[in-house]
Amino acid sequence: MALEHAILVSLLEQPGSGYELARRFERSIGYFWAATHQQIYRVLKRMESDGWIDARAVAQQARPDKKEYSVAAAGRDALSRWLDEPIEPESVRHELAVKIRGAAFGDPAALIREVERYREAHTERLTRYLAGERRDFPPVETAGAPDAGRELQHVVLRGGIAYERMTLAWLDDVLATLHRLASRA
Amino acid sequence: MALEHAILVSLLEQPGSGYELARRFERSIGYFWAATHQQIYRVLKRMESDGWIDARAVAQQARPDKKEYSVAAAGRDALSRWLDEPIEPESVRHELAVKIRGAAFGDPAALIREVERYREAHTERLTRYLAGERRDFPPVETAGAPDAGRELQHVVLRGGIAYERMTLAWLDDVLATLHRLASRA
DNA sequence: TCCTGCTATGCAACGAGTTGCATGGACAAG
DNA sequence: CTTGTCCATGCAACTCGTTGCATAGCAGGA
Repeated sequence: MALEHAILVSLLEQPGSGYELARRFERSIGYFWAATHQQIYRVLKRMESDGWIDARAVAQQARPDKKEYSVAAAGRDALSRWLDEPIEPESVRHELAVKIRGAAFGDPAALIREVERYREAHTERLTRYLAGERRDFPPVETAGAPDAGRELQHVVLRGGIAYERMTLAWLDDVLATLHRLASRA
Repeated sequence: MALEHAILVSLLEQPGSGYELARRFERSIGYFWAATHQQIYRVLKRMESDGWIDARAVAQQARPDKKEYSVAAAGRDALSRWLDEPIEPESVRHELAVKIRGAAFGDPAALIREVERYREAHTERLTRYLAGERRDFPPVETAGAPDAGRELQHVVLRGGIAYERMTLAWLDDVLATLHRLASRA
């Protein structure tokens, strides 16, 4: 239900085409709200016909034309209304936790390998986030006080970093537990 | 795609009816895999017709009959096969993060109130987790070494606790940032 | 006594998300 | 000169998840 609103935020931060939005969802926005290009194109179409956004055809050299979208007044209103709605608790969906509890009825050694792979993926993600932080949010002394939008982007990124660090620590706990159980058997 | 498998794990830990499963999903399992009773009943029906689970009618006094499900051999096989599949990265969906970035284009004061409400909900959840931990996982000295299934349940719960603690710390960061921006304006 | 809430199961309709496929030009590497 | 990757948009079919509603008996409190 919030994909529209995520798109509005992204377009307010910077107008762009469906394709560009899809790439942003792979990078920054997608870190906390995933979406494929299919979803994005479909929703953009609906948003345009609802008058939330305006499209503008942009010709380019050496690549296909694109439709650049920007937020219309009705879109800003819709976003404000949504921002005032209460936040409902996120519905979690953590496949690994299901698998861990399932390991009591399967092969724990196989799970250890999977958890290690998974851990590497999260290490990589943390590295990526930290690189993004260094790139986009330099220390105040060198860059001066950032504007509100950047501050908010930064605090969201800090959340991602905290999440990855917590996850890595937990995965170490999981691995230690699995090893303990394996050696006991 | 993993709801079936979450149900299999839960039924292996303890057979039960659709209704009972729905309540477990509100409590322990639901902490990392949410599901409503509608979903559960529908999937149970499919699983039964696929021969993954067996149903048994159970008459009760002073309440409606129920269908108690238990895992069949084919279900155990399906679970093993699924456990051996690689884990795909979770797709995140964090509404609050979208709203925080949206706050640059809306009313930050309203967001502060919302974040505070949200923070309380997480405090409550952490309290609930910790109470569950004290209840279900007493220290080894008093209870002796737990079996593998319980150890695995415990490490998953520790993950939930770590998640809530991390979230609370981050929400404090968010609130501090929002206050800083509000006082600056 | 009436109303609320719990146990227990389910249908129907809708909305959101996924997967597979299609098109087509530009450019770089082998 | 062919293969692969990037840009850019889109349809169709499908599965999954959500919301609203329905039934129905029993228990407990106002």
